[in-house]
Order: sequence, then C-alpha cells, then structure tokens
Amino acid sequence: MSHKVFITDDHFMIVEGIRSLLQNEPGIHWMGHAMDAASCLEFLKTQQPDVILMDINLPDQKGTALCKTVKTLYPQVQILGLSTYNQQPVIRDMLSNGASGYLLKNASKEELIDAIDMVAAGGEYLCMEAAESLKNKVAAKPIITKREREILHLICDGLTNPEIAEKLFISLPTANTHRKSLLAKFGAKNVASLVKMAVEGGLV
Amino acid sequence: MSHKVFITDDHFMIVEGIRSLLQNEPGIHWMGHAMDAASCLEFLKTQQPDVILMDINLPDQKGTALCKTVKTLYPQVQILGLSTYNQQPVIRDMLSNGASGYLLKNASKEELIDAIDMVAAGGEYLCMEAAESLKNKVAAKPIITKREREILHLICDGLTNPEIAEKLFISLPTANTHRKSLLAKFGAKNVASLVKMAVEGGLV
DNA sequence: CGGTCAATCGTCTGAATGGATGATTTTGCC
DNA sequence: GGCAAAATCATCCATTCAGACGATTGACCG
Repeated sequence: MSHKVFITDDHFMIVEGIRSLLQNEPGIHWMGHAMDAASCLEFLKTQQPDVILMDINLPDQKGTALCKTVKTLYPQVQILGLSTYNQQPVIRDMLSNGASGYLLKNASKEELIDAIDMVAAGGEYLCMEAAESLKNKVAAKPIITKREREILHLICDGLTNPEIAEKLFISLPTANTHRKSLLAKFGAKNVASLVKMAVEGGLV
Repeated sequence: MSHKVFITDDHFMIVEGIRSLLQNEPGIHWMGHAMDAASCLEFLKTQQPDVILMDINLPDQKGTALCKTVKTLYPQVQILGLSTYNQQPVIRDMLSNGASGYLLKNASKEELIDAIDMVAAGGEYLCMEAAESLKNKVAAKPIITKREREILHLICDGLTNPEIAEKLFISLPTANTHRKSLLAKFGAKNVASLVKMAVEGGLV
C-alpha cells in the first residue's frame, strides 16, 4: 500500500530535494508541499496525508505549535519532525506535542523512507543523533510562568533588577524574587548560565 | 557558456534538492558534491569548478575556514555561501574570507541560478535577507584575543571570577580584567547581554 | 470552602560584579 | 633591538546579585 506524504517547510531546496527523492519511489504518494503553517492547515481541510514531514522553523508559526494543532484536528495524521541541526529542547517539544518521530536534514534517502514507513505504520522513528541527545541530556526545559518569561526576556536583554522593576512597575524585591525563581527553576547558579540556557533553549 | 558548479554540504536533502533543480538546467554543469571539507579539498586537487556552493556548518570544519583555504589555493574559484538561517556574524565572516555571495536555503530556483550566474561572472550576490541584515546591524563581532575567548567560554558556562581565576591559575584581578575588556569590546553592560551576544554570535 | 500557586512586597547579608586607573611582564612582529 | 599588543597583577569603591528568611493578596480549581 502507498503512503500519502505531504511536506511543510519554507526551505524551497529541502522541499525540492525530498520531492526529487520520493517522487519515483514505489510505496510513496507525493501529495505536495506547503511553505508555511497557514497553507498547511488550508491543505488539510480538503485532504489528509498519512504522514506530514514538518520543519521546526516556519515563517508564521513554530513547528511545535502547528504540530499540536494538526494532531488535535486530525489525530490520524502522523507527523515527522524535520530540522537542520540537533536541538534537544525542540525535539522534546515536538514529541510531546504529538510528533511520531524526528529526522535531521542530513539523513540519507533510505533513512527518510524508513522513517516514513515506520510512522505511517503507527510506530515511532528517531534519528540516531536525536535519540542520542535525548538520552544524554535530561535538561528538560522548566515550566515557567508568563511573568517569569517576561522577566527572563528583560534579563537576557541586559536589564538589571532596578531597571526591570522600573520598566514593569513593580518593586525591586519583586523583580529580584522572579529572577531568583528563574535561577532556581533552571538550576542555574548565575545569570550567565541562565541566559545561555534560555538562548540555546530558544526562549528568547 | 556553461558554469561548472560543485556543492559542499553535509545535508543530503539539500544536495539532492539542488542537484534536482540544476541538473537539467542549460548553462549549468553539475560536477558533483562533497559532504565535508576534506572531500571538498580532495576534489579540488583534480578539478576546479567555477562556483562552489558551500554550507556554513560542516562536520569537520567551519565553512568560513574552508572558504579561506579554498580561496587561497584556488583564487579563481568563486564561492557562494549557503545556510538555513540568517546569521549576520557568519555572513560577515564568509564574505571577509573570500566568499562572493550568500544565499539562504529557502531561495527559489530562479534566485539560485541568478546567484550562480552573478558570482561566476565575477560579481557578487547577496540574498535580500542577508543584505538587509548586514545593513541594519552594525554589530560587528569585536576582535577578541585567545585568552579572552577562553574567559568568555567560562563566563558563558556560568563560572564566576573567583572560579575562573582558580581554573586558569591566574589571580582574581586578572580574571576580572579580562571580563571587563570583554564587556567593553562587546559594548555590553553586564554578563547577561554579553552571554546573549556570544551565544547568538556563535562564539560558544 | 480550602488548597495550591502565581505574583506581589519586605529585610538582611555576604559575595560578586562593574567602573576607574595604573603598572609590570611577556609575546609577537617589523 | 624595539615597538605594540596581550596578559598579568593591583587597589579602591559603589552597585548589583544571590541566598535565606517570611508574608500578603488574588485567582483558579476540585
């Protein structure tokens, strides 16, 4: 039986590469592509593929958000995350938002087809690098509140406690409290490592 | 006349995509690809393309370094930087290391061919996004010394002045001096913004 | 209603940072 | 050899940070 495959990626060259790889492949039915989240959802209104290859970084929406939306509206559609580089927190997010697998863009043709077959059959597929990095780092992104995220942004922009307090119309001790809960939640011993984690975790 | 094109990129899908786009294009002679810097240099020993499409992130070497090497050994070869996302400091590095242009991987087929024609003719090509970001941000990466880079790494890892001093067998005032010259060179008012710039600038 | 948690405000304190300024010793380079 | 830059060390001082406490308010939820 033939798997219907759709791709959502704003990188034209990637789309073209995958199309070229898959279009003459028996067992794969190429449905087309979307360059952003909106067109992807538009497409899904009329047709549902078996598998969507989905980029992490889309122009109008985060891949993780789109992933969640799609899985809510069309639970039977399997999603395979696609990304250029190995980014643990994002992989984690994708999987927890319903993706069935994750693939790096330097994967071979065989790996790509394997992955599609696996997730179309209801299984899971993680490329070696992703699996490796999920094992090694237990660095789960902590759950922070809306206010804390605000403070985190300002800290990353180099604002001090007094400046944050002034900007948000709160007292200095309050700003300090938020800063300290951020440090505690991230397990960081100072702003330096906090900022590094935040930037690398894509929170900024 | 036909332009000889070679590509160096470790992302199989990209290579495949570009090959698919270019192989039937009149005026383009597809020479093949290399997945890393070493094979690229190996290939150049026997044949020289007119244009090399070169990824920024290679497994064995930085694209910028390879760029420099190639331009030193084969000045007549034109290099076109290729990358997924828009990263000002890297673009700057590529250009100052001899690249003739820069292209994002979401470029269209027309843009790709235009770019190849331009640089093959000895001209320059910058994709709109890259040109834009080079104009907007004057945030040139400051020149820092080897020692300062060392300190910068430790700061980003969350080490304090006393810890850095102990680790590098230098006195606390010295560690502090290095930290302060980093802040001065980056124009950062505290570690938070320093770390952010360093991480975003790809120095970590 | 009672429990939990986010968000706010507070005090106290030692440690670390950031700014100013100057000096000495290597080291690299012409 | 001699210059310039890098790397080292130093003192002084105000500000800021980070840890350890505690406390109140309001919102949401079972």
